[in-house]
Amino acid sequence: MATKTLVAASTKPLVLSILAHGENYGYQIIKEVEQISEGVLQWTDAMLYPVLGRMEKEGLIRSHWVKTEQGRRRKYYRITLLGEENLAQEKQQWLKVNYAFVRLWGLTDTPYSPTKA
Amino acid sequence: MATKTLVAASTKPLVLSILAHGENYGYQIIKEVEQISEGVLQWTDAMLYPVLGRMEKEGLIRSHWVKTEQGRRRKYYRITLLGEENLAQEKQQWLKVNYAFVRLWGLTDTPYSPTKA
DNA sequence: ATAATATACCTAACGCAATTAGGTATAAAT
DNA sequence: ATTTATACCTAATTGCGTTAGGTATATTAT
Repeated sequence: MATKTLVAASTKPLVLSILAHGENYGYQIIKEVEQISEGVLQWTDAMLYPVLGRMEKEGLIRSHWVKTEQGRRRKYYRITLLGEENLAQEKQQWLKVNYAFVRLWGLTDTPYSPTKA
Repeated sequence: MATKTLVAASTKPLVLSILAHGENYGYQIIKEVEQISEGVLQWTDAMLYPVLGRMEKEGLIRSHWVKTEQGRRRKYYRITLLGEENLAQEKQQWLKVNYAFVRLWGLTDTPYSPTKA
């Protein structure tokens, strides 16, 4: 299981990234995330639904209700233009922070060495 | 500038990673982070000092005061064995979440495609 | 000389978001 | 007939960054 803060940092960009591949609904998004993270991220619905609500309020995603043939109701979300812009920004930030770690962990050809005082 | 949540997620592992390269003190750690993140992460001292205090309380780092020749006092921190273990865990988690993004963003040879309902 | 900036540490109140712990409702499986 | 899976929602608690202060010394600029 990932730390609380890592969960918090990855939630929004993960949702946006998944919805960038096509519309989807909350319950399914949770499963996609568990699968794609290989079990590291196990979201609860109580965590995700408020997130989706906030993101819709921010205009990053839009929702519409769908009634399936089995009689279930699903709230499908799709990414908006604003959401795509937001994703691009979050992606850049993540990659830069990741690059910092990569250098700190010696996984690059330009590794980190402490500044001399 | 990075988002609040991304800052929160990266703070502890960054501190541990830097101290894994040798002991250091708060004010300098802030500068190391700014440099290594290429300006993306601009920590404030009011953010870092409580973090260092908590991490020491958790036993991840140890501190000792040093008086420099210039007459300044510095609180140097070094990583503990527990801190090294913690870093190894955080590192694994980060890499797994990062790999999820890498796949979602198509930066791999085993990319993500949504589950068919 | 004096003012401003850099160094170096600390604390307190506020806001935001995950966690925990509930709840409702229907369909499928045991 | 009961349990599990599907599918959504809300409220109280907790943790942590942010904002806004504070103290003290050394260096640089005016």
